[in-house]
Formats: sequence, C-alpha cells, structure tokens
Amino acid sequence: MKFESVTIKDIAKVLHLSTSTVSRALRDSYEISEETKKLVVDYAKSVNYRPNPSALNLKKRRSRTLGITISEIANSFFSQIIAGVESVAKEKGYNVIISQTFENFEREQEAVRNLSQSVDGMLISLSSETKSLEHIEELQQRGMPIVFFDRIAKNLEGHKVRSNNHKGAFDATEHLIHNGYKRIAFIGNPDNLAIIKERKRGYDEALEFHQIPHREDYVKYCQHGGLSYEEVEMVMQDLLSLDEPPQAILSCADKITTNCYRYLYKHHIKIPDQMALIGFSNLDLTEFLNPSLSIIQQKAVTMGTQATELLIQQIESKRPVVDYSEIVLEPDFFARDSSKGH
Amino acid sequence: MKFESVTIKDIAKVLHLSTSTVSRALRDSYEISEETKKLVVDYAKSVNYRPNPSALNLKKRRSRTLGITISEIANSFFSQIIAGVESVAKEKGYNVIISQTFENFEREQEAVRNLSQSVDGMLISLSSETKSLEHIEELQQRGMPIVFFDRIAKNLEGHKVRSNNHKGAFDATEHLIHNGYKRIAFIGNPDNLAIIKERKRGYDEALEFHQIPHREDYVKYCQHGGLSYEEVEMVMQDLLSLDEPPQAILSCADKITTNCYRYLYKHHIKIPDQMALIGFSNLDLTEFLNPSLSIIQQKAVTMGTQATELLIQQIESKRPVVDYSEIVLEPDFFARDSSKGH
DNA sequence: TTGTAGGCGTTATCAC
DNA sequence: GTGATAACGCCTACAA
Repeated sequence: MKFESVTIKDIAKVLHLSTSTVSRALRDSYEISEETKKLVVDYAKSVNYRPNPSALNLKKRRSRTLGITISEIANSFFSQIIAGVESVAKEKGYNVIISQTFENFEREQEAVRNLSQSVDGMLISLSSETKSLEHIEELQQRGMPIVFFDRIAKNLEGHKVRSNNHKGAFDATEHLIHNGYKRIAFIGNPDNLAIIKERKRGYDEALEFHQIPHREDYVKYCQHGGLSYEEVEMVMQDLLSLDEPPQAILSCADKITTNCYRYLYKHHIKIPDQMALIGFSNLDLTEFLNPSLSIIQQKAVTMGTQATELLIQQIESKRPVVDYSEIVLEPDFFARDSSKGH
Repeated sequence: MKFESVTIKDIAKVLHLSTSTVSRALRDSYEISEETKKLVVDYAKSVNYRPNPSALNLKKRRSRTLGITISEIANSFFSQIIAGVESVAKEKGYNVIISQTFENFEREQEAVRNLSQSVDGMLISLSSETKSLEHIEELQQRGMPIVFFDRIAKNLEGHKVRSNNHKGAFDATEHLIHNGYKRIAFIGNPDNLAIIKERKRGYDEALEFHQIPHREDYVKYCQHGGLSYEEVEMVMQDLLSLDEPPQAILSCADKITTNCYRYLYKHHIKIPDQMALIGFSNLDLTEFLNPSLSIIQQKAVTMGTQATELLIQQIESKRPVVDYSEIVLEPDFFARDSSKGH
C-alpha cells in the first residue's frame, strides 16, 4: 500500500515547465513572472501539492525535527513537559520525536544514538540509571545541539533548564519540621542524578539547620525511579521495620510519591497521623485526595517551552553557541493535609 | 551549528572501496566477501556510522514514521494511548509524530494534511468539533493507511479500535438507577462524535429500560470537550439552576469528569449526597479521592497497541487491504463512593 | 566479488 | 524569465 503524492516534476509536466521554474515559482522567487507564479501556485493548490520532507531534508541537511528523551510518557510531569515542547516546536515548524528510557541506561544510549541521525537537536532528561555521559558528549562534540532539562548533566556544557530542587526539598523538609515531625525519611531516585543530589542536600540542610540528627537508615534510593509499585513497597517495608520508623516521608519523584500514597492506603496506615507524606508531583487532582496530598510542584509546561526555545535558538544560530544559559524555575509548594501537624 | 555525520562515501574513501560495495557490505549482501564485509562493518562501527534516514526515506519512498492525531497530550487517556503506540512502534522500528488538535477542526485539518507527507500511516482520534471528513477521505483515496481509534469515523472505511461505549454508559447509568437516582444528567462532548452518540444511546436505553422519563434539559454537550474549566462550569450552573436539578451526573470524558469534580468541590456540593458523579476517566488516583470517584475506565494502552499493530500491518501489506477489522474493547467499571446510594 | 551509473524530490548554479 | 544540470546520501540494476 503506497501513498502516491504529487511532485514538482508532475506539476512541471502538466504545465509544460521545467522543474526549476516550478520550484522557484512555489517559493515565490523574484526571477519568475507573476503570470507563471500564479499559474503554478494555483495548480499546486488544486492538486494539494506538499513538498516531500525527506527530499528537503536531504538537500538542506536538516530535518526540522527535535528529539526528546524522557523516562516515561505516562507520567504527568513528563506529559506536561511534552505539551510545552510540542507547542513551541509546532509553532516554529518543528516536529518532535519522543524516546522513552524507562530509567534504563542502555535504552538511553540506544535512544540518543538512534535519534542522532533523525533530529536537528535534542532535549534530554537523564535516566535514573545513567552513569556515564559519553554517548551524549560524543554527539555534542560532533556539533549536535543538546539542551538538558530537569535531570541535567552537571558536568557537560549546554543550555540547562531545571527546577530549584534544593529549595523545593529544603522548604518541604522545613515545613515538616515546623509541623512537629523530627523523624523524616527521604526517598528518591538514585543519587547519580544531580537533581536528587540537590534535593538530598536541601533535605540535609533543613535537618541540620533545625539541629535534627541525620539518620542514614532514613535515606532510600529507588534504583528504577519507583517505576514499579514493588520497588517502592520494598523501601516502605524497610522503613517501617526499623526500630524507630520515620514519622514522615519526603518523596522525590512523581511515581514514588503516588506509590507511597498507594502503599500507605493499602496498609491502612493513616496519613498524616501515622505517617506524613509530602512529595514532588505534578498530578492534577492531589488536592482532592483523601487526605489531600502536600506537593512540591514543578513548572513542567514552562520547563518544556523554555528548553525548546533555547534548543531551537541554538539550532538556528549562525555561530557556534559558547555562552550557555541555565534557567532555574521555582517550584510551587502546596501544604495540604498529608503533612499536617499532629 | 551543523551536525556532521559519516556517510557511506566517507567510508568508501577511507577503505578505498566504492560506495556500492560499502552499502552492500553493511547490509550483509551475499555478493560481498567475508573479508571485505568485516573490514567495512568494523570500520563503520568504529566511526559510529548511521545511515541518513532522509536519504533512505527518499530512496524507499517511506519514512518509517507514524502520525497520531489526538485532542491533547496532557490527558491521562491519551498519554496512555501514546505509551501503547510508542511501544509497538519502537519495537517495529517506527517513529511517531504526535499532533494535537485541542478539539479544533481547523487544527485537525492542518495536522492531517501536514502529516500526510511525513508519515507512512496515521492513527486518528477525531476532534470534538470535526464535522466533515473530507480531509481524511482524500488521503485515504490516495492510499494513505489510516486506523481510527477511540473517536472513530463511522462512515469511513478502515481498521477501527474503540471501546464498547454503549455498554460503558448503559452500565454506569443503570448503576446509578440501582442506587436510587432517578434524575440523572448526561454531560458529553458534542454528539457529532460517534462515541458520544453511543454513550448517549447507552444512557437513554438504561433510562428507558427502567422506565425513567427522558428530560432534554438534563442532556448537555460541551462544544470544546470540557477542555477548559469554564465550559464545564457553565454547564453545571445550567443544570443546578433548573427547577428540579439532577441528583446525579454521568460524564463522558476525562476532562469533563475532573472538571465536574472540581466544580462540586469548589461549590461545597457534597458528593454523592447532593450530587452523585460517575464518569469516563483514565486517571490514576481516582480511588483515593475524597470521596473516591466512580469511573468507567477504558483500556487505553491496549487501544494504542492494537491500533498501531493494525496500522503497521496495513502499511506493510503487499496487497491493498479490503477487509477491515473493528476491535471493541470492554471498559472496566469501578463503582466507588461518588455514586453510592442515598 | 567489486565498480559504475542512475534515480528518489528538491534546490542552487550556471547557462541561455 | 526560464531551462538544464549537479548534488544531497543511499540503493540497485547492470557491467566488468
């Protein structure tokens, strides 16, 4: 089953013109007479002519396509990011190809390498399991414009758009402390991710500031980013089986937050009385949950639009970009019942 | 800023071979000696050679890209669909380009026409405002494989994957009736959509079956699919200002359901005592809402995978497809507190 | 077993 | 003002 489409050649044949004339007429070149232009344009419209993108790409050595690498689409944070990316991309005439890593390093390498030939530039949020950055560095060195967002690569150059993760975690932890919680656990993705390091630092510093002793057994990392319920379940069991279990949890990813909530619900552990919960999340209805969920919400759509604007700017820049921006977005904090004082 | 990549020509030059030999060696042709093959393949790997997709596409007259047209990405139902689509597409070596219509007819026409040159086939869920189908028919006639899902086009040929909308709405309505509700309102997208007609029919027939009189003023359509809160707000105000307002609502789209919930919450109308609510939704945490939300949940991921499998099958079929399948997925029904009897 | 040449659809360069 | 030609990267008859 093949889709047959009209080409410049077809038009040229019908109108008894050369392909070059048709091409020029369609692009409104000054060299072509108004008469011929009108003839060609009208006919092209009547047969619904559209230039073949592959031919154009081959010729122009660009694809007007952006690649975006994220952990998972079915995650409110990332689907909001994509919404932002798509809106700017479409507006500027770019398509977007999405690659999911499912927090897996090999998949990320694969994705990045595959994308490399199809796109003019890439938006990357690292996977939880990413340890080495060579696959990305190599592309950068060959001139691929890459903008990092959310889970940025600390040690690579390039435009970056991220949240103020330190502040988000610090404020949330402090909020718990103010509400009377002292035994506060931290659950995050693995801390090879800079954002998790930052959030951990925020958590640490809030404890320190309020002279609450650190406890290493209150700090947990989900190697797979809490993608599966089971992963979070194990962490929760660990925490609850401690001699002195925590009274509150700070969760550092959308999936972890919802899976914690699910766990507590399932095991009839009352929130916040038996366990307070506050987490990073971009879900829609958290305020209507029972109890309503306290969240640190990132400006996801904005993150998507800003990152895309920077990327397109870099792609279309005449000279190599040397001066990179790092945009930091302030997260919004919503204190609700799940972290109420007792 | 241009991304320089290695071509077959480069390899040929370095190895003192012709481009055809390199091309054949890379594709493991029987004509090439093992020796040469190894030489070429090893070198290609060492320089990270990837064929240029545009050149391949131009040559093969296909793009190994699928287009999908939906109303909005930031909608749990559609992001689950996309997750399903991506998984099958990636597995079979296809990329996916997403187009959002935001329920607008012109955007849909634009999207479909733009996509037409870039993709080998399309997955389409119609927009709420779509009235004519010429833009789609035209492509079909020129041989573009198109699979309809969710909001299918009743009068066009093609593979179709949808939910059993009639049953979903019938069961939900009957459930409300069993729980003692008689004054039941229906809120949906515009009924030029076949799925809404079907859901309306399910609602109608359940009422009829239980000998509950119809009331036209209980039936409301959101022209823009409830995308904005304000649209749903107006409908709710209409319903509540009736002499005899409804006691329960059946909502027919994810966005409408959540916006109804939001409205009731905001106006301190107790669910279900003052107004029961049940709706089509694929949101994640509905069971933990306060009160927990009764939903009709569609098999979104499956819908995505099945539609994509059909599409790729049609694209890769040697002979024109004449025998179209219509897959009907049974929705899952979760009765919860928001529709409890009083 | 390897090389040469032509073409996929488009645009740019050069001629007329 | 218009037309012929080459080139973008790849593949595939056909030739050698």
